[in-house]
Amino acid sequence: MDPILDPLNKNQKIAVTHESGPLLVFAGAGSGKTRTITHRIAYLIREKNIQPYRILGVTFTNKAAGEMKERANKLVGESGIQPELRTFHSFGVRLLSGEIEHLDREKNFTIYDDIDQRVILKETIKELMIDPDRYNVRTLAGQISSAKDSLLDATQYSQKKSFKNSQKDNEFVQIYSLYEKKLKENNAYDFGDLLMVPVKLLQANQAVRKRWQERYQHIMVDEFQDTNPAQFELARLLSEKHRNIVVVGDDDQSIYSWRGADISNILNFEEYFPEAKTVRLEQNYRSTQPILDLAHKVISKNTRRQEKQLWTQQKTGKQPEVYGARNDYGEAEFVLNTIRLLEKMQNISPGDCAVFFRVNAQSRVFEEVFTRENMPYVLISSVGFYERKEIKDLLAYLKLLANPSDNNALKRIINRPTRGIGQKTESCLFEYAAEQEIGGIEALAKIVDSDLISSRAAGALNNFYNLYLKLRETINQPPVEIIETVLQQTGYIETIVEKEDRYTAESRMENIEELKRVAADYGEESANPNLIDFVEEITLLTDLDTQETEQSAVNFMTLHAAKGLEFDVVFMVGMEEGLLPHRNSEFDPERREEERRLCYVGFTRARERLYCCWSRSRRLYGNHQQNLPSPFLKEADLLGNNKPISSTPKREKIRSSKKLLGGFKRRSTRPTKKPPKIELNAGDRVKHPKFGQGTVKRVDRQNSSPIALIEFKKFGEKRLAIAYAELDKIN
DNA sequence: GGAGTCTTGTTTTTT
DNA sequence: ACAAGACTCC
Repeated sequence: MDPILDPLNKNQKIAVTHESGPLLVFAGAGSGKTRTITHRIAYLIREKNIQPYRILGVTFTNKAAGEMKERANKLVGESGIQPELRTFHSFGVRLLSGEIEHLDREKNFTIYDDIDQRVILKETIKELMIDPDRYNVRTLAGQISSAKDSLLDATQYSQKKSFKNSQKDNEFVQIYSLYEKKLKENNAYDFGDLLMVPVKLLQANQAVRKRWQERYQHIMVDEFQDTNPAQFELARLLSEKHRNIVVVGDDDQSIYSWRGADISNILNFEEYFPEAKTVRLEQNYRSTQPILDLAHKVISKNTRRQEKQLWTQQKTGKQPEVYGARNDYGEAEFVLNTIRLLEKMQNISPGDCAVFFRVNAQSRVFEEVFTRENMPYVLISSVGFYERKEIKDLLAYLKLLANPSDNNALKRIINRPTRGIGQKTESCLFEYAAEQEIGGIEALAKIVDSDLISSRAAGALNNFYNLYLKLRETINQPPVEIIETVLQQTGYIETIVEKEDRYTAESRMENIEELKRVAADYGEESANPNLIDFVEEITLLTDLDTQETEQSAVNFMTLHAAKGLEFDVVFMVGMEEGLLPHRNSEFDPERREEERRLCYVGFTRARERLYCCWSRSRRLYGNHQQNLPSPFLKEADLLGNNKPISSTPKREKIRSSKKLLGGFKRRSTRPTKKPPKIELNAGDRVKHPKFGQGTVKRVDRQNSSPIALIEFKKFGEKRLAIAYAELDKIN
């Protein structure tokens, strides 16, 4: 019995044992893609005696990289040296720090995320005295990222895009180059740089190129259909010497073109690697045949694809169903009722069910309905944790400690929590730094002794400088402890409690706890825990990497977030013309095909049951819309000719269930402002965050939102809306 | 520095 | 509809 080869089917085996040269693996949904990659790694190490560190596997997410590591380890056994399994970006970081001597950065460079990028761009525009109204910072940031993803410099990019008027072209080049200069001054790279700079370096420097090309005898790229030009070029350059590159992907699941991914990379792979062999993995181990058939009906309408057809041994199964709802609430209620029914009749747990949206905004109604009906759910979302204010603040402290040149971090926290360093003082400091051509921290040390600022400002700055020095002393401690010290020394928590309302404060504190937990985990897992690595790791981490689906809660997510996951029961909701396919793809056939792929990704997540829902009317972004069913439903033969639109199960009146399934959890929340309702009556004693203790004199319920007249000990009588005031009952 | 008001932009967001 | 940011005023 061979644990590496025996569990594989014929084509998987071909891919795993492929000797040398480029190989393109078309791995359909659920065809055992990860298994193939990990078994190949194990095969190379065990059978071909390849040194693990000479194998490079690149993925897109930390989650995927982690999963591969784990599964490969199981097969090979945890020997000391591991194969290199990384995300593209973390590989980029590794290469950059290894070759830092060839670059104009210090080894402890900071990585700027999208938000940092926007902050820098705002500054840039201001400095160039360009009217900010002429640019949307988001768009601009997107353009710069997209230029970097395509390995184009400012001029090339603006020519290609042809902004039509040369003034804008000029300005764009100006903005771009000042932005680049600022990154350098801050000793920082942005996400785009993590791919582009390694490519440029490999192209320009023969010795470096040789070193890295020599190193990797075998390279594997996961989700190849989503590579952008920079990623493609990086993979190509690295594999140039040994030419052992195996790319695995599925053109039908290419859904990130708007992020620069180029489906041609996989479709035209043989053009770039003429000697490439191709293998197709078409046996599916996930879904039933009816689901696969449905998915195929839809995806086969695409023109830009490689024909392949998934099949499974699971020939029988439930037919997918459609439900046309009257409105968005009806849609959510249908989903909820169906889940209840499945739970009761089929013993299916809500945790095995998932609801997929096209846009995040769709989740709202579902959250409302599920909360009201006590059905537990988790919103799996990718925006959140690392973008939250308190997390960004704490990270800024860490970034500054790791890289004192990071003025961006310094600006963020210099007066947070507030410590009397106002705008005036701040700009004074940074103007001085610019004049002297020194970093912000250095300027800080010097300006206190100059006569450029008032004594009060100098005092405040001096205090901050001392704080900084004190924190500096901790930089060799484990990151958790650094965070702890930062919290203590800055009084961060106290400020939150004092300044924010109770619910926001609570949520912020939970987030801080979560960050500490991440730091503690890092401390335990890393061989050599240190601040710089921790900051790097955490900037490259996203919510999607850490969030887990939940046992007893229905999973809500966008179709993009669903890629790579699978569920027993899938609800595709909002299957309407204009939503899926999204209206922005209306006149663009290529984008329309991507919408179809998105639909395909959704369908193929389902193991056993698939429900497609649409709604004749819905409210989105504040206006009512009337909708037609998605053309994809027609393509799937799910719309009968003139049959009534609704199908089983019948819509039933929602009964409030007594059973509380462990309460509902909403994990990916921003701090919520809405307090839970409390009941107040005359005579109750209450506490208010600002006004302190008081007694309720009377309650006026004539309004839609009841008003309480409260006599506060220190502030006298106040009329407060119960629903909005942060009131706590006390005894 | 904070509170209140106005403006803007809402597809998806692997890093 | 609704939230985040910018802007304004004390």
